[in-house]
Amino acid sequence: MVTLAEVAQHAGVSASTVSYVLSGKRSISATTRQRVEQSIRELGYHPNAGARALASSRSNIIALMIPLRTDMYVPVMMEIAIAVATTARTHGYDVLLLTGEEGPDAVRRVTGSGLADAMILMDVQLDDERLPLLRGTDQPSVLIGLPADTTGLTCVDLDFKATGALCVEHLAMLGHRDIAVIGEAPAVYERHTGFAERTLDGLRLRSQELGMRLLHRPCEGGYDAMAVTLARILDERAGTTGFVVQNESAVEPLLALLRQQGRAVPEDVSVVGICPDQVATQASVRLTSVSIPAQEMGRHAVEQLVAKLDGRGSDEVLLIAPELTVRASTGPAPSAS
Amino acid sequence: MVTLAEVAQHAGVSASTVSYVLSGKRSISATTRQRVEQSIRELGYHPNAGARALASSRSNIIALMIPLRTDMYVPVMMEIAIAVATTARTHGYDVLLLTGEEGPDAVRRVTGSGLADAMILMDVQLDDERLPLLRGTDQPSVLIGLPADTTGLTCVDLDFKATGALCVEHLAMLGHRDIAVIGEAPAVYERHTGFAERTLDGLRLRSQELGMRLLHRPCEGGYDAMAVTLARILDERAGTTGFVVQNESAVEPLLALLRQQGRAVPEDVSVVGICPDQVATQASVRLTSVSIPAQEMGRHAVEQLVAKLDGRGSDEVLLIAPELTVRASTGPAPSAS
DNA sequence: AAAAGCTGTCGAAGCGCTTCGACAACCTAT
DNA sequence: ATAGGTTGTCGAAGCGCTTCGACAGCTTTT
Repeated sequence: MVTLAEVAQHAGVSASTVSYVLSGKRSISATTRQRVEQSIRELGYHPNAGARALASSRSNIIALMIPLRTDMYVPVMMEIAIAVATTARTHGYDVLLLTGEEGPDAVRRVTGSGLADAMILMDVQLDDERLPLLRGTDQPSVLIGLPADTTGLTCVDLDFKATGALCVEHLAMLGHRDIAVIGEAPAVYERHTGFAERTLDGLRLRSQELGMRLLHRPCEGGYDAMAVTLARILDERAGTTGFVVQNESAVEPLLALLRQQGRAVPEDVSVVGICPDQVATQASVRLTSVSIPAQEMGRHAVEQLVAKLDGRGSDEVLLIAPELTVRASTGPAPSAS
Repeated sequence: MVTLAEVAQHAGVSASTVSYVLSGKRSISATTRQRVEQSIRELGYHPNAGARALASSRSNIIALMIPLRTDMYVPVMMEIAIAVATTARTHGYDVLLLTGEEGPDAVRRVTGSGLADAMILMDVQLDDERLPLLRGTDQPSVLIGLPADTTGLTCVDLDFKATGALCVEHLAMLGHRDIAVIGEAPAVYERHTGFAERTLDGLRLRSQELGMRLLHRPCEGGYDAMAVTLARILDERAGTTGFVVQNESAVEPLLALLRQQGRAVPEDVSVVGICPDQVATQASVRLTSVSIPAQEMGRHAVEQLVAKLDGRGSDEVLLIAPELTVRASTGPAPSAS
């Protein structure tokens, strides 16, 4: 294994000079720099991460806590994780993958051991038990998702309340009056996941403002669960002509069931999705949808974190404005045509 | 920040004693141990990861390289990643998440810097450019997936050849003679991804042995692509009664299209999936399938790696035997009924 | 021409831990 | 009782790097 000292010797300079060439923290003459860089290349030198971390108290690692459960939005999680990893690399950081399994202990462990310089938390509950720890440490962190109380925290998320409102507005504009929301699995609401509740808030508020009738039903996803849910919705409100779906794995089943029942999309009923673009475009009817900007969220989270680590940046809540893309699944309400 | 020395002082012992209590590498009297553990708890001590790595040349980190692209099997990747992370934790390791982006350089970087003690590579190509590097280092590694030449490597994967054979056998047993395979996206075959080609080998070989006719068509997935692919298959072999699908995002479209064309599943045609159980059970027809044992693969990979790091373990190829679960999408061939 | 300021380099200290050899203190066998 | 083991603890060295202060050799200002 090649060390700093060996590079220094090879280049005929002191170890500290090599270090300064590497970090750029002091000016180095062009000739020396070149000689050192040459030696580094020739010897195939890689700085030792542990030694570096010890001496500088900086690990250059960002911890990413992803949810353990895979009951929702797996592709979105993955996309965020990948965006985090690649963005982090462009800033010279690596990413440590933590699962929610350890819970708050993981935060303690990582903070205490200096394993990571900062952390990103996904799948934040409205009243997340990890939050007090984050507030109590000076280690920078960013949440992807929004807890109930954001004081002293930095958060990045899609503006789900506006998303809900946007979906309602789109359907309202098309003349729909009776709307049903196919939500996430009941468990998601039970554990008070922010995005689900905020979406619902937005949906409810805006539909009330616009004088529409809204029915919300959680749904496990999958064909069978969707069949039950749909039957109950139509039983209760036969005149429902607009659907908002916030559950990837309910999209295709819903479309299939509607087709099967002879309800044409978008002629008889309109469907708006809240899902990644990939799901929307690969569905059997190209879905009008508000996309989940997974990449953007991951990228922003890292950039916020890097800014904090550099002493810039501050505690802010960044809500990404939703964008609704009209595709083939929404059209004028039958009564309005 | 609490250090080893502070704990030692608090407990009235030397630093090395505390270290030995922590590592268990030398015997310590019960009373001393208790005193030290008490101090550790009282002071809230966490060993510094960098210092530990430097002194012991062990980072207790396993690097996991996941593919950058998200054109296939995202949930499977995620499930593997989570299984790797949780299993690693039970053995005292953390997981560093690398994307394929950096390519071979990532291997060099991690190996050279001592950032990780070992690595797990996913999405291995038959002739992967990272393999020479792995062979040339003494850092343990495990591949999830199978390259063309496995000498000097440790691999874990589903036995996709047997999987292909198993699918064919199941359909053969039911009397099907004309089979079509809906494969992964063309790009997957073009970059010679092992599992896709091996599945195909298994399918071809066994169908030939059983005197069946096999048609293989790559498919991008999604409704539109599937529609085109299906039309071409039925055009070429109108008598096709059995389908094998190895593309998650083609499953539901295929079922929808068949239904639409008045072909009943499983009465007229049978469909076998090669996909995670979740996909199989959530489809509109509960799918007979060979499941992808994502968790098992991740777990095995870590356990192999830990064994190697402990000086046990060896270079082996572990092929997990496929298991076919019969559900509602396969039945006797029409002509055979 | 002396004082003051840059620039580029070096030496040394030290980050917090592991680990090796040393060695008291005690316990067995002869 | 003495040699030979054990057991439990300690001190010190050192892992490879960063960083601070020092300073030689210049250049600029007075």
